[in-house]
Amino acid sequence: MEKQTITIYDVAREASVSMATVSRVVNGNPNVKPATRKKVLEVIDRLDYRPNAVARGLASKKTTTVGVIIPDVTNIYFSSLARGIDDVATMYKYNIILANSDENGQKELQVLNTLLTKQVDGIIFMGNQISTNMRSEFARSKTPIVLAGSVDSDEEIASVNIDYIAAVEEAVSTLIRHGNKRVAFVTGNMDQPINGLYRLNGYKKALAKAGLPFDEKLVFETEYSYKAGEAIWPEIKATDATAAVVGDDELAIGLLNGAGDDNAKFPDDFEIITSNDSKLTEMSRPKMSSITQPLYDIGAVAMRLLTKLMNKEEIENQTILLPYGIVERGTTK
Amino acid sequence: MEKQTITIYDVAREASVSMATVSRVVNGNPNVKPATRKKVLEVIDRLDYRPNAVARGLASKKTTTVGVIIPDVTNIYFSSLARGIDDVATMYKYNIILANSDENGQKELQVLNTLLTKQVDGIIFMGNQISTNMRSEFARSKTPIVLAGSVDSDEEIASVNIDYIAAVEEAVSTLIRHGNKRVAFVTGNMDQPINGLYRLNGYKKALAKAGLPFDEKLVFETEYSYKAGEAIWPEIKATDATAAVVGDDELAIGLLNGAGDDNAKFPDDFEIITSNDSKLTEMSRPKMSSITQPLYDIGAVAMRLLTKLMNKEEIENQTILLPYGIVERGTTK
DNA sequence: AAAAGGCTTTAAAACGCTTGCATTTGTTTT
DNA sequence: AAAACAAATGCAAGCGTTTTAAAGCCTTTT
Repeated sequence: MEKQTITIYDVAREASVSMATVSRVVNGNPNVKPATRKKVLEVIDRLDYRPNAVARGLASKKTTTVGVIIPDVTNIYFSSLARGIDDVATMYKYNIILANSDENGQKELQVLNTLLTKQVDGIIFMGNQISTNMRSEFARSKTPIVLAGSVDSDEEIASVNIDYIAAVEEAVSTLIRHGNKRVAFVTGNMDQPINGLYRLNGYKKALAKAGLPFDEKLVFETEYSYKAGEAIWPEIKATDATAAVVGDDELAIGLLNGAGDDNAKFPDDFEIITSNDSKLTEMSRPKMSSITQPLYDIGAVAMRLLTKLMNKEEIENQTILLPYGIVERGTTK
Repeated sequence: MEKQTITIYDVAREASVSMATVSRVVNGNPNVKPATRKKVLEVIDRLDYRPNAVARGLASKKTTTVGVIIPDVTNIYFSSLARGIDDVATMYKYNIILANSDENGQKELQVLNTLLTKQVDGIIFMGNQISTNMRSEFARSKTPIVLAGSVDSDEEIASVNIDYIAAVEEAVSTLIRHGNKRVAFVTGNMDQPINGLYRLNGYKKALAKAGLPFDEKLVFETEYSYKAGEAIWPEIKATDATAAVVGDDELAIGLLNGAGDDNAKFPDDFEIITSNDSKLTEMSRPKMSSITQPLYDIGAVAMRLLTKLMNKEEIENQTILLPYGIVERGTTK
């Protein structure tokens, strides 16, 4: 009643060749006479042999699996990236170990360690706060890492993003051009560089360019969730803001619906531009105007970059910015 | 410039004990004198030793990773399950290899094979069409498998779901009770047992119970997507249906918005009950009435069940049905 | 104080594969 | 036909752990 697994040794015996030869044909090594290859292949087929990837990993020191640290799969922004990652991973014969971190430094560290323990060949990290702990772990391990849709303000780590500063600046400028003098900026944790540094800078730049004053009171920091969006509407309403740029789509829909349920009319009473152009933006009524970004591609390109890193290829530029845009739909005039 | 990894052997040498002893302390084996344990632990800490999970896997024939086959992470229904899966996997010290299949039999088979090759300890499968190929692979491999939110009409494979028949029956009955004589049934691929068998049966049962005739024309088969929902509204409108039960939330929102954009008023002109109660249902306006099901828990319970299977524990009932309900929100009277 | 046991600890054999090097076989040259 | 060289194949040493059987080391017993 044992596992009774078929090993490379069995194949070798049945085909009367050495393990090395079997290994070669399995790995597509060209140094095998066609006839032998055929013979071996037949035995493999007959015995239904499946190479053991674990043993392979131990011998070759390559696991062909990469770790993916994601804040929450349930968030459409991240899952869109994840899809891109998985697709190109598959394309390059890698598998993905997916681990949710909730952007919790503790969990991130924990997860990173077990990933390293599992000898992943590379890591894709999503999450906008890179603690010094993480940073030093990254540095210590020789495992290649790339950030996807996540910013490293030091630009030490390879990453793929859009130009958040420019994108937000353009979004805010659009709103200002529409006649809004008071534009709210609502996003997540401002301790995260993507918010407190990049997006906020874009916001300020647009204001400055239009000669408008920066007002602390128009900056709203909350969490990326639908509920948070609904909850923050009253606060925004209490100001004289007539428009908002929002850092997350779920948050934006929450805000939109919160306002709508409060009888605000879009885009006449209020305008919104959200940030991620996930499929949610087309599901709301009115549909949401948004900064567009190629979510799937960000994941895909990140993974592609990682393959190069794992392959020790020379990289020209490891801080990649993909193109963004602005689509105006129902929440802007 | 080499990898310069620290192995169990280094630790053993430094602590002047054997590898076996180090292995024991690492694995929490109680047969180690406290003094030795302490000594070893100190060395481990000093050398910053990290056990190599691959070598461990080879020696122990356990990888502490499970494979998760998912149609598409980007679909909120499945990602909700995935989150539940990952959380309890983590709880039990397992990692997840996540692979998208697009419910494509070819890819599923392919993925299943690489998962098996990687020696996963178990598999969670999401997908509603279990081809005979898959079924035989499942049977052949000794690797435990459980279906999450996916039905096996033969009940051969362990699974966790809700009672789709009863749920749909209740949903349709609710609509009938509201005065609808003509209720449309719109869902995905009818070749999938969950649709063509379970849900359809529930639909028919409700009709029969109310003495209403079953009309082929009120059954709409399409795909699970927002676009498909928008696209199918005209067809539904062309019938005399005044309500619909929909098999997927994205599809339902598409339908809702398609109808809304066509000036249909909910719930007066038309009623909808959707099936998954994902967070999308609260994002639409009006909010969608829905069958409720504990998505996260389905994943969580499936993973828990899998741990038992992997642990060779005796299972009382391997076809688990979790409770469902009906919430009436804005799309029903 | 020798015999019995119970803990600890060690030695070494797996685990299933890759890979550098040696060897054999086959093909050209001369 | 021998010498050279190239192509195929085989050998065997790892890869870093776990694990079983055996050996040591202490206490207890008697």
